[in-house]
Amino acid sequence: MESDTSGTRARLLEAAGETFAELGFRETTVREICRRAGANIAAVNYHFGDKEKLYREALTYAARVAMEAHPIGAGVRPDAPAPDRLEGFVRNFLNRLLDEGRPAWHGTLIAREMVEPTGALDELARNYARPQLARLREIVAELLGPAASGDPDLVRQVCTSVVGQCLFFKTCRPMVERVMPEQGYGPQDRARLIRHIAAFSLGAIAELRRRAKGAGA
Amino acid sequence: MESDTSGTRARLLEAAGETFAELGFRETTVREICRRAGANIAAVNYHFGDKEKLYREALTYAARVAMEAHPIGAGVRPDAPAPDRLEGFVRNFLNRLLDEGRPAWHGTLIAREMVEPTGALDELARNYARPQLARLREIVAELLGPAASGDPDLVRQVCTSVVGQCLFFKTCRPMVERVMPEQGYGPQDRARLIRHIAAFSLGAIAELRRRAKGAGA
DNA sequence: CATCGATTCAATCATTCGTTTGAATCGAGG
DNA sequence: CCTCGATTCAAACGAATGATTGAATCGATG
Repeated sequence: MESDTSGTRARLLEAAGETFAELGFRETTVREICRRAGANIAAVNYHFGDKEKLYREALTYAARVAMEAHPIGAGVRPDAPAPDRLEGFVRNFLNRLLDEGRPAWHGTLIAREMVEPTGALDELARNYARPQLARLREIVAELLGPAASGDPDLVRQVCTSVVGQCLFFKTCRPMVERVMPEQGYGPQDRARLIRHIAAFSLGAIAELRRRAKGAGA
Repeated sequence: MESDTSGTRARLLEAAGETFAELGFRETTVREICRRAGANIAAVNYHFGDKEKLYREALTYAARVAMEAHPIGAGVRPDAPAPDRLEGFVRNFLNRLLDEGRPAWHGTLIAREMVEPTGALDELARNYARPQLARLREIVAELLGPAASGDPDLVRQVCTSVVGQCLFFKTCRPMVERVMPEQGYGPQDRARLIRHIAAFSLGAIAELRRRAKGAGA
């Protein structure tokens, strides 16, 4: 019963996520949300209490849907070689961020909250970012092998390099389109992007491993 | 005379940049800016016309100061080896973004505009991002050597990898602090970060070059 | 049909914000 | 001292917004 949506409530959640993603929290008005949802202005307060509670619900809903659409480890067997698991991670991560499927606004909403936290970020960190980082840490640690034990910070730094490459295309898309108009965002472009980020990162990791072995010997 | 500031005008520009960086455009009120500047509410309209014109001036001012504090190619001789020039690029780029010196808000303001463009982004792309990208492209092309000619998109993709690694720490700082509390933002942390990003990227490029040679032979 | 809780609706309130206005003040030049 | 343009100031305006209210409507139950 807790996820029971009265129809209006569900439409409000959809309209809210879409509008918040498009305009940001402050710029979005409850009137616009209700207009898109075909609901009365008072519906927000009746179903969610106030604008901020609606925003929080939309955000966690977005994170949940994105994770259900592209679960951690999806498309790769758990016992696959580490390089394949890394490419799988990049693929799922980018798909979660860039997907423009039915609820198209999930990635944007989450990216926006990361840059401009509103208090709902803590829950997002706990239930959304932390599990993904844990998965990536495990893959990177295996890839680095002995090099990982020599430098306790290395795994984390490599993780930031991988995640940073992915997030760039989401958070800086307006700038990318202006400065690199030749960079597309279609399906083939995304597939190419995934291959590049995986290859780039795997190459770097291989080199780090090589150097650590040379230095540690 | 064009940069003549009447005292009040200069204080408004500072206060505006600080407040816009802290709260974003919409959340920032003209009243708060004037309060911090010790100016009357009408001062914004008198000196800048309206709130948006003030924002645009603060943004371009921020970009100019950041570029003056850390010019392109600063700290590296023009004829230095390409790896040194890459590390110099990363250093200057990160310093521009993360500097918390006197006008502490420049990086934040620019990062915010990249994620959430307001119409002032076009000028920022032209006068701020484009020159930096041109510099990076040149360095990366030299590092890739023959591998660059085999794939016309490779230089751009590598550039996004380098820039993405840097920007991550700025745009996603709130999330980083929650999910990786062990990641610091002090001077030594930044120096370490610069070394890592440069080493990671140089390792990846070396590997890409190796593979291209193997495939192209 | 009558009842009652859940939901929807139009109308409005109180607040906040960007902007404007017209008078007051300042400061240099005659 | 007077003048005049530039600047500052207190006050207020009009528009937009989040929230609230109380009546109307709906839908299941007896």
